[in-house]
Amino acid sequence: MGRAKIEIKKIENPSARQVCFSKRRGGLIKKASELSILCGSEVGVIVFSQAGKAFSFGHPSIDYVIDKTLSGESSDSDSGSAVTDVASQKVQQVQALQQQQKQVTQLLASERELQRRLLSYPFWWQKPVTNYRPQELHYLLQRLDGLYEMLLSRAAALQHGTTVNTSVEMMQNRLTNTESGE
Amino acid sequence: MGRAKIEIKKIENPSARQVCFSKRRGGLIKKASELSILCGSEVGVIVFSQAGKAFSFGHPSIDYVIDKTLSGESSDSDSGSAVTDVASQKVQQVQALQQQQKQVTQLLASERELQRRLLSYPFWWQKPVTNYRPQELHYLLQRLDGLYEMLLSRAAALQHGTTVNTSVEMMQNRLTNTESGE
DNA sequence: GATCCTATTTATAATCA
DNA sequence: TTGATTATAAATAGGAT
Repeated sequence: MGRAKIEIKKIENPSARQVCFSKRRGGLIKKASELSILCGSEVGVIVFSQAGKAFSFGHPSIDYVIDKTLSGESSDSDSGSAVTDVASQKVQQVQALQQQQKQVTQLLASERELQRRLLSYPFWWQKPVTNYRPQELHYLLQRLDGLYEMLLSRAAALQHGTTVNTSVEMMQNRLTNTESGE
Repeated sequence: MGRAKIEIKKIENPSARQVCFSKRRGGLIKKASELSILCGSEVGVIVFSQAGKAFSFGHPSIDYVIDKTLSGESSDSDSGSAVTDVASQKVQQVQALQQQQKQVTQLLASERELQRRLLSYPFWWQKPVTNYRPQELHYLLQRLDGLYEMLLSRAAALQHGTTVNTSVEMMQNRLTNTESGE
């Protein structure tokens, strides 16, 4: 798309590379914006310059897109469903594991949200607590408490030997029995 | 860029919108890929279809870009450092909290990595465990075990009343004393 | 839903300001 | 460096499969 056709490979000349970066970054974000508007879809773009500066675009927001990605929506719930006999026996185990994953992921999302909130105030910790509105502090503390409560209950469940451990153990047994084959 | 010029506004016709989404999604990701190659820069793109399915591109990986974004590079480590007296007393507390945050965040990152790994095999859980190479299973199990061990020790530390709780309590006290303001 | 086909619109490489 | 200019390469709207 220029006077001359170019190969898609790293531009060696640093200054030419910088110019290209700047132009294409703008183009990429414009495209992302158009896609989100035309199709009403959720889109996130993040670009880091060589200097480490971040540029981003997000609809409805970059945070929203990141969180949704981390919560792992993906996988269509059906398609090649010709499950073998052995496989079907494993489904429940794995689903239990997936459930675990999801729970921990949610915990993480919660934590991340708090962290973001904290980071959104540069040097917030250098200010006396009294500078914050009580509601703001309440919010932060509640998030923190909730997080640790979740960690506690999660750990307690594990100590009492739940399906999690069972699943893991079963998989480990299976693994041992199969160890010999490649 | 087509037979006719179009306005950048939401496409009302659902099927036309779907077609546009599919085409532009591909274009956007191609552009992102080119940018990362041409300029050797770190780029991440995530798009959700209306059906909730996620499409992404990342260099060196989408996880890398997301993690880098969440770690929030920005803020220079010093600037307005005229800390008040009360504030300086709070610094240690808050720093302890930040440490906590960091630990939990690392835990999350670990979890996320495992989850991604699992999701990278479509319907992996529908296959008999024996279809996987022992090393692969070992890897997954180790990740899982590590995660829960971290959760356990974290919870144990909390139950024994550590600086975490202390910090929280101190902040809560401070909060109570300030409740009347604002 | 993806893919193939153009006619057009856009993005942008090279150049100059 | 940061912006225009402009000739060309690319992306893509509309339509058909």
